[in-house]
Amino acid sequence: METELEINSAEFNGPLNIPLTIHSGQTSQPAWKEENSFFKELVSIDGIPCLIEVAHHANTNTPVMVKATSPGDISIEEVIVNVKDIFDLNFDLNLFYEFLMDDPLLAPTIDFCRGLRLFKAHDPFECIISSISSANCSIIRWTRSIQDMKCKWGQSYHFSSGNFYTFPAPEILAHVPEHDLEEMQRQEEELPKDFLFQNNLQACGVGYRAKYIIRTARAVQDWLNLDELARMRYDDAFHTILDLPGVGPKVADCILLYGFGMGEAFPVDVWIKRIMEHLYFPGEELKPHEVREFGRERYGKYAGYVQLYLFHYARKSGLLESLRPQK
DNA sequence: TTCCAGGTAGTCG
DNA sequence: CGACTACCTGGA
Repeated sequence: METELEINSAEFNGPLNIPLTIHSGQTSQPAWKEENSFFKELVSIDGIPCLIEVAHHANTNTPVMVKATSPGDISIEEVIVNVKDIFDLNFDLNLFYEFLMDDPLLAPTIDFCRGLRLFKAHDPFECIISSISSANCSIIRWTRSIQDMKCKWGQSYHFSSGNFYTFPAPEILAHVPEHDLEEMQRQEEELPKDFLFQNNLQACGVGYRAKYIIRTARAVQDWLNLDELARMRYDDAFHTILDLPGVGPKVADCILLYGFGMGEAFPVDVWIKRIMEHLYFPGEELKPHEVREFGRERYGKYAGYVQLYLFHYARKSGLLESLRPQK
């Protein structure tokens, strides 16, 4: 199956900036591969692999161009539903901007972020592992780790624009060696002294998070049903996934926001904490959980989008740099 | 070369 | 509960 289609701008509400969305560092997944103005990724639709390619002129009324290629049969409607979901096209950005305009502290974010949307996970399990890998870690580092896991243990599919990999299923990651030593101990025969062990999680650069990733994969096999999680109320879902190793409040909110589209989530990292203190509590210091409660109370169902907009605004406006503690 | 960023888990009060 | 620190790795 190979098809090309368009999503007309009348079919989604408000502006759209796909490159900005893809490169904004959301922990749903690494940035998609970019090649002659198309962004490409292999997604699974009803279990069938499908290469999706999208292109769009930012914040114009031109349609989103979509190409889909699959060894199986996938309907145009299914492709459209998936693209709309991943780029959150059903979310009414104009309405959100009206909300931002009502708060003088938030209104300035609009000009820096026009068309920025949630970049939602096409694979919720990948989002869980991405979010765990992102804790205490730079964007470059965790995205590289996720790519490594896909190359080592994902299923490979060849397309004219290259090889693409699925993210490995929980059953696979649950049984991967944690580090060099464990990989070595599993070897049957003698190996040369200079043999490089690379088929283990720590070789992906995840450091001490390797054991969290393996134990989380086992939890998803054993007791955490992701379909049930998706149907839970936000608060129940939050407390449920706090039981996953490597998942604290910040990572839990990233998972629920980017992986499951729960807009009430308000992930508080050190930067959002500094930004919120600067804007709403100048001269004061708050606990991270106080910032989270304040954000959820004040922004409600828009909390996740506000977090996204505040962070990007602060980065682009130079506010972030000015909030960096100097020694 | 050392130093440091950055959330969570674990420990101690 | 709150406060404090170790944890890996890559980049400055």
